Amino acid sequence: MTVRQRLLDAAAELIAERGWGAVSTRVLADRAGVGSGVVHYHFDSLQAVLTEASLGALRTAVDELPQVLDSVDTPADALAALLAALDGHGGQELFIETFLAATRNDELRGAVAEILIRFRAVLAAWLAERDVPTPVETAAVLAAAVDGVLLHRALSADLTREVVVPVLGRVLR
Amino acid sequence: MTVRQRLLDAAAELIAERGWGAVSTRVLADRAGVGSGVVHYHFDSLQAVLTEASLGALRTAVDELPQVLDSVDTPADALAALLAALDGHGGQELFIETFLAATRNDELRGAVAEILIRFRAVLAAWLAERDVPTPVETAAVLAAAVDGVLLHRALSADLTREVVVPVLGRVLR
DNA sequence: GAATGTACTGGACGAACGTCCAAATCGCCA
DNA sequence: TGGCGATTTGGACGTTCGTCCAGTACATTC
Repeated sequence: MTVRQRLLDAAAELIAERGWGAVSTRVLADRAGVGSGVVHYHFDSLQAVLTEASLGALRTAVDELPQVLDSVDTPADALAALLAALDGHGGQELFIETFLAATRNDELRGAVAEILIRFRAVLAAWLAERDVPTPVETAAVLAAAVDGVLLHRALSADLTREVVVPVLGRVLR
Repeated sequence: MTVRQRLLDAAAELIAERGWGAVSTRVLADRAGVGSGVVHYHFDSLQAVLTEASLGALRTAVDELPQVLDSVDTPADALAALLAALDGHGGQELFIETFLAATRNDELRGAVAEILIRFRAVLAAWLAERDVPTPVETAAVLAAAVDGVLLHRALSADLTREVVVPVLGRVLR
């Protein structure tokens, strides 16, 4: 793996671990196993690394969404698969941190909003095929609800799949 | 208002505006209109200000929840009131930032978890009175979903009450 | 083997950070 | 008025920050 990619992977890890505002050039270089100067050799700024890393993780997650959804049939299984898929990507904190950072950076906001639109579109198409009412609106709310569940789950371990799926499943009828 | 309270108010504002990790002693003192040294006269550390400010905002929101819920009758109105109430408290970003900070600080995590339990309990009691099935689980998921909606709404203005309430309302039947 | 260009190192730079503290200021009681 | 404790100030401290850059290492080309 190239040094550039190692930096991006390390950035995604550190955003989730420490928060967007607490990732520094030196810990980033350390985690990637390179000298501290290499960050500004491959990227214009620290913010550029964080932005590219977080957007890459989001895009990967959305790109994998169709095959995740198509591997299940029932809405309940889809919900469970959705939660598991987003949970797996280096911790839910990365997505939440990126959303929050996007509210404070116009360039990032536009990119995240675009990815979110694609996420909703894929989800809405799957819902429409299964005759869920108002698939577009349902997809938008469901995407938000799943993010909220991931956030709360970080603090409250009892928000398990067994609790979430039956309740959120009512949205899909 | 005391200087101490002005510092707490300024801290809540700045956490929402800049993020937990980007609030410094100097901008905090500036926003409160005091000298930079006064922060460590009233508080042990910068983290102590942020912690007390964010927990105070959370507790206030939960304390106001019963009267918010009791002022409406239908589940749809309750959802709308819930969204509006949490939205009003100096921006939804404060709550999300606090949740994320709590995942990285054990003392904060315990306090936030306790407040979340109270929030769920109040909501569950209201749901039980209206014969919503599995009120405890529904309250837990609904609290998470509302937080997620607030987060997504910051990036996507089309997640209006008119879209959210009908979809999330299906959870309450 | 010399030259060239890419990739990387480690340290320098000024700025901003959290924390602390001596001095200045305030309100209040003797 | 004088004195005292509580409050506030602005700056000092050592550290860490983002960024930059002279120098090194290495592969590739003549």
